[in-house]
Amino acid sequence: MTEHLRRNTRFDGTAISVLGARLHHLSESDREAMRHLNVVHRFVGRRRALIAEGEVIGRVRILCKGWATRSRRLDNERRQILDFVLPGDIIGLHVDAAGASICDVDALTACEVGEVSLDALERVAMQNSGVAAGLRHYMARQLTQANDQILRLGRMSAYERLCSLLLEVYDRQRPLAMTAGAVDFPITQTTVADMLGLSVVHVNRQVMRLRREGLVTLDRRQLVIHDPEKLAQVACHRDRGFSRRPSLFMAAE
Amino acid sequence: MTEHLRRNTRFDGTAISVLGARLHHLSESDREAMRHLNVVHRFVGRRRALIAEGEVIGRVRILCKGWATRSRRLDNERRQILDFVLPGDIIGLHVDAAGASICDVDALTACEVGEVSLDALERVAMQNSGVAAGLRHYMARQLTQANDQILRLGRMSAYERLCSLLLEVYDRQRPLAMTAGAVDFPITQTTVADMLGLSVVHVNRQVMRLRREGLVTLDRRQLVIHDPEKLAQVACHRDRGFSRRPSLFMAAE
DNA sequence: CGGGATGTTGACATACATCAAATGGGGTGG
DNA sequence: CCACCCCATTTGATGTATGTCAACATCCCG
Repeated sequence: MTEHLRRNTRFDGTAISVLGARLHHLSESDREAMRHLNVVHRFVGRRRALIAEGEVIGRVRILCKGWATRSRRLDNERRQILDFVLPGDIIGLHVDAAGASICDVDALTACEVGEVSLDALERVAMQNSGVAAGLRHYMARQLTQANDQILRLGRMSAYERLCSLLLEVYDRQRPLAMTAGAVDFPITQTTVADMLGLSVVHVNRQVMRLRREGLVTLDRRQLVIHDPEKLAQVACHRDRGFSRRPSLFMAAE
Repeated sequence: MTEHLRRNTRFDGTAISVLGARLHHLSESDREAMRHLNVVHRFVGRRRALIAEGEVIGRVRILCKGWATRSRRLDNERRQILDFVLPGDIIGLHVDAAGASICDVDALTACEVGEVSLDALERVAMQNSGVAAGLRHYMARQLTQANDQILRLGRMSAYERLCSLLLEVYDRQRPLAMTAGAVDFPITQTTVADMLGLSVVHVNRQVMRLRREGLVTLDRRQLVIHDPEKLAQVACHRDRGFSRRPSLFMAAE
């Protein structure tokens, strides 16, 4: 099941190594403990549901391959995508007090997920402080992403929202990106509309504008951002997580 | 459910008991362990900052008394309130990888907070599974609230947003509410506007409409919702967290 | 008792939604 | 390989929810 021979387990595609690549600061013993988790891999076709709202979640899923969306419906006409789920992300943490999922998770492309018992994962976290810290930071990052989305929807124009979203998709893939500049973008404009709380038609107009201005190249597969700085400026992204400022000047107190 | 909570130390006002009332399923030994935490209480006046964006957070604050907002600014003109912070909420969990706050937290009223070392809290959580579970559930609840906010901003009309927000404020206080129907509402319409991504003027129009329809009574101090069911229906709040459906029918699989 | 925040209302401006229709592309089946 | 169809993209014309500006009323708080 596990191939010990690979030194860098990052890209072997099993759920645990994909997740391990996402959680930072794991010690070797943390990783070792996680490798003992029992994982069931499963494949799900494009447009199929990974999790439906209300479903009780006993096992979390780690996305190994493909993209998914987390979304909620207001009624049959209106749905809102909460965020995109990329490889390494954990599916099934957004639950209510009873353990039922508060949102739908749907495969945007064909997906491979690894299922892990939530209890087992929590036990590993209790015994390995690095895993616990990793999961806490992961949750914090999810909260940050949700906040970014709130900012987009609450106070940005359509054009700014699009810039901000493209930048997020770009930045989330940078640590993994192989080909210079180009990142995956298996996303239809309808999907973007549901993400940004806009109509498809209006999304298209903003996409056209970005193209006319030569800032991006994108289709249903790939996204290239030609001028990330300009985009960040439009979207008021002061901090893009890579060129982090020292932040020591502003100490607490 | 609300009854047995009332028996313990919930209302003595110290940070730990206020927090303990918020975290569910704590055993007596969990509570005992938390009582050993070193807490420094502090008072902050209305409109003062509790935490500024970028500030490195070594000690989390537990809000004991008063209300606060978590917000982010796009520029000097535009700010977006992410959520309201009520007594029992933890301030300082929304941090980046470097431990710096990603948002401002400002006192909406005079506030009392209890400061606890983040490290110490994490140590207690590592040794008391109930505390760890409580904090995990707390984080999950924060994520749910963020998702509600995303839904409001992304796909609801101004009127629906207001109904949804009032209902959230109402529901978050129900477990504590003393006076029948009335809950605290120390919130100006300008604040509501910054929360809902609307202009003050437009918020006022929607408030006026709700009043005309006899659905609510509200001023800068109190909120009374006369017909919660109607409001929930308008805001498409299918699940308000109290009359939870069994949710066993929809098992995983 | 004043003065700066807050609330309220009307007139007008605009960003975005909606409707409609043409174009294009990628599977699928013949 | 073509024909077909469905889904996605693109563009224009028009409608509407919400923003902006302005004026006044009201409430706090010092």
